Amino acid sequence: MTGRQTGASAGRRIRLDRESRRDQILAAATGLIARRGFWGLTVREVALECAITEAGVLHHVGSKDRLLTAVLEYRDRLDRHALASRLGVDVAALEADPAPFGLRELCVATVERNAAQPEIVQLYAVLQGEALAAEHPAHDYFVRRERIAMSLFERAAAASGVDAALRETTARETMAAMDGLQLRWLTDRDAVDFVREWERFADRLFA
Amino acid sequence: MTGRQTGASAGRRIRLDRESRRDQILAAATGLIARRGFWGLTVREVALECAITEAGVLHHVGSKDRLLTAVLEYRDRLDRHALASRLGVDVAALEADPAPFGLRELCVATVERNAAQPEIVQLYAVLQGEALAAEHPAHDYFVRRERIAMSLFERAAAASGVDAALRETTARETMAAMDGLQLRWLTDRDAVDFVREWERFADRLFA
DNA sequence: GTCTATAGGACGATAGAC
DNA sequence: GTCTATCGTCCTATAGAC
Repeated sequence: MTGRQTGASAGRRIRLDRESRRDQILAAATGLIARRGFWGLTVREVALECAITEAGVLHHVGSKDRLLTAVLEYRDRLDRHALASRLGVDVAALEADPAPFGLRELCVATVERNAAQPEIVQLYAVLQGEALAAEHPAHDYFVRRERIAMSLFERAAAASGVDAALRETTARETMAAMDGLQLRWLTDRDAVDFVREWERFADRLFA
Repeated sequence: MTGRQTGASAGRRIRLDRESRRDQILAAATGLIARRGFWGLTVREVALECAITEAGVLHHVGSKDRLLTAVLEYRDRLDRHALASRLGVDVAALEADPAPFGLRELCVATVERNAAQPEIVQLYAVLQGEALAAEHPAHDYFVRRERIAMSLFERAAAASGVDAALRETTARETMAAMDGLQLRWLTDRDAVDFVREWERFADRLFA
């Protein structure tokens, strides 16, 4: 249960109950989008899971499109913190150049974080597919995300001593390997030990 | 224009106009699903592209669900032939054990075939994401497809002399690498030369 | 902040005429 | 084989009461 607090003592950084209902909506939407995609999502389903009406949901997020945006922003914030934490650095360090971590460290941190939250990984896998089309409301987000990830992996490659001319390819190949293995894992979670298989794969890649 | 033919001379192997309308519907659906996914697809859009009514579309394919099944079966048939042809073998050879082709050959054939048909690749990428959920009408299809592909790559690995204990992992890693790179390519087709990047990646993988 | 009510469409599917 | 007409349902979103 979220603690109650009156308006007087509430700074910008304190979560009130108003925010907690919103968070509940975002959490419900996260799970539903992971299973049905954005085109398959209905506001009604979100409302049902939160035990309020459709009008209630729309009051908090504005529209179905803005709900998607809110979910992605929310996850981004959490995931950046989780990644930085696993790397043992500050969040700001994720943008530093040169990166204070190598390619292998970055991969391990990413894989371990993802292995711990299959639902979120599936959310991104489903949306990444849907958002390939330019008309999708999350298309621009995923183009941006790709650029940011490439930059991150290129800087990590640099920190690992990868030759400048090979950094882009190396970053892309590394991301491809992780994403591809991830997809295999999502398809049959029991058959694939994601972390273990990644370790083998990494040994081959970084030999 | 498809040639016309009367019923009398029509064996099972000859396409009539009735079939060509169906093919037109499947072609339209293929493009639309590639862009919007199955949940985003509407029968109305298919009808518009074929310049007939919704009732007309449903007359040919039965229902929206069966339309998806028909599209996937249709593509499967074409793609197996395209792959076998590039490998210089008969379609039946794709199931042979041991495979009459190695892992590297299989990869090159697959990548070159896929590079030539981005729309189809995107169709599978979008559906693969959507179909992760068990309720999706193509879920079972993709589970089956994964098993068939694994078997194919494992047999090719065997033909390449990969140790029996490593074949499963090798197959999975290889498929992961191709799929992952493919996704990068689909996200920004101009920035990634799929065939070229794959060659570099393969050199690293098969070193 | 949550509700009821409802607008205003779009949806998949079927029946039956031609 | 394609049409028109229609059913019943679902959809997002808004207006306004409480």
